[in-house]
Amino acid sequence: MEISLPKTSNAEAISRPAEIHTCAPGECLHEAGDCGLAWRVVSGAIRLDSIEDEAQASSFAGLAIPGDIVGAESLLLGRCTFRATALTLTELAPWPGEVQPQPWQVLQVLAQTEQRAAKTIALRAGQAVDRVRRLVNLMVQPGSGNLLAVLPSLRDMADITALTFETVSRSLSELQRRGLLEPEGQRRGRGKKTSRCHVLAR
Amino acid sequence: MEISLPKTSNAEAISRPAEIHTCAPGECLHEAGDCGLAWRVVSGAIRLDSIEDEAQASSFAGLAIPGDIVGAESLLLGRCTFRATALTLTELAPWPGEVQPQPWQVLQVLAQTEQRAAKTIALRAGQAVDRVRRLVNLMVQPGSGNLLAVLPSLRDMADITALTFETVSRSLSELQRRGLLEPEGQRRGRGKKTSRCHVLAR
DNA sequence: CGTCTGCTTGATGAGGCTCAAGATCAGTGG
DNA sequence: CCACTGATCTTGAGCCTCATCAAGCAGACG
Repeated sequence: MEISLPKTSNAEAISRPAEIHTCAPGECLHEAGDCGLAWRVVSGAIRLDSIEDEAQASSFAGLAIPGDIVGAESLLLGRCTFRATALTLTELAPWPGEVQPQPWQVLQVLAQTEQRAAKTIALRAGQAVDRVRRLVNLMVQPGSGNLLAVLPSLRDMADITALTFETVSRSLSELQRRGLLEPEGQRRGRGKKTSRCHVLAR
Repeated sequence: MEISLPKTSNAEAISRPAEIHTCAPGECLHEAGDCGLAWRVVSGAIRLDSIEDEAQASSFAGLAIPGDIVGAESLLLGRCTFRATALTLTELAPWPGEVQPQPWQVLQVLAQTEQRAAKTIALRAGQAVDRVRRLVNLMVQPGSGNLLAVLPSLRDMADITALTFETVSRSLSELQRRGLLEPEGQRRGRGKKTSRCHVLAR
């Protein structure tokens, strides 16, 4: 049971391009503890990390894809709980439009957040190939009729699925071998990279 | 950074014992799709499951421990998204006290939910013994000075940690062998069981 | 060009899954 | 009162998936 955002929200944000914030892959939207703002993911994907130890050790804490809200807790606490990093090229719109969100709006975000958390938890169970497949399906661009998925780096996918990046690489090759995935373009090279692929079967 | 609930909330609920609802281990608070209410966990623990397929296949979707809210989405959607089942003997108080929750209250629940989701996600990474140890630490009764933990059944712990119940059993034995855990009472027998153990070192 | 970063692939071993047998305890019915 | 059933937990043996270590490749950048 997916939560459908009111149809005005996306269109409204897109009609105010000046307020759209863009994050490149690997770019940090805000650190944990920052006095940040809340954003709605318009396109792309964001990973959240919690800083546990004093030794700056961080661990994957959550995923945000189009429609999700990032940093809503800063409206209450004044600071962000997690570090937010862009997994792919990501567009963000400020949230909420008004100064104070309405209760039903926050409830909606809460419902969506629980749904996303459930999916994220599910990404860490089962065989490696299945986990990667489910993650790739999550990364499919909404509205792309031909099911184009923009994939994060192997390390990010490994953190999300609780696998190693070698296993993720092998899983992607396996999916390709099975004819479920068709890569588009290259992924190698220096700097934070994302790759694209066509999902041939969900 | 833990979210501390306002100190009135717990005391308020406990001072209205007539409204406290109790769930035995294994008991279902509400099914997915039910027209349920929202509850705050006072003591014990709740597991959430999402029903994915039409074949009634369900998968672990989340955890709620004292202080967390279960079923808040029903205030918006009218029905519950997940099935909620008690892992141990659980006390629940209706939420919110008033008819309509205030925005800051929902934001607080949202922040707490994100925190819990991050912890739950972390329970599915790392070596088996560490996962089980972290789960046991989560199950420690708040306020119990001697760190008494009430553990769910092996199957529930296996679902939560994405291990098998055999591996969970072996991990608990290993923790006991290392002197980190001291069991209290028996766990075998018919029906839904919970066991108690003393956590000797966090 | 060298370096750096990220991706691919191989070899090897260990950790956890699977299957299996037995133990323990609570109900149930005779 | 006791055998039986049903449910959970424990432990063992063997195998398989995946982590680990390693080497090499491809592209970006100075």
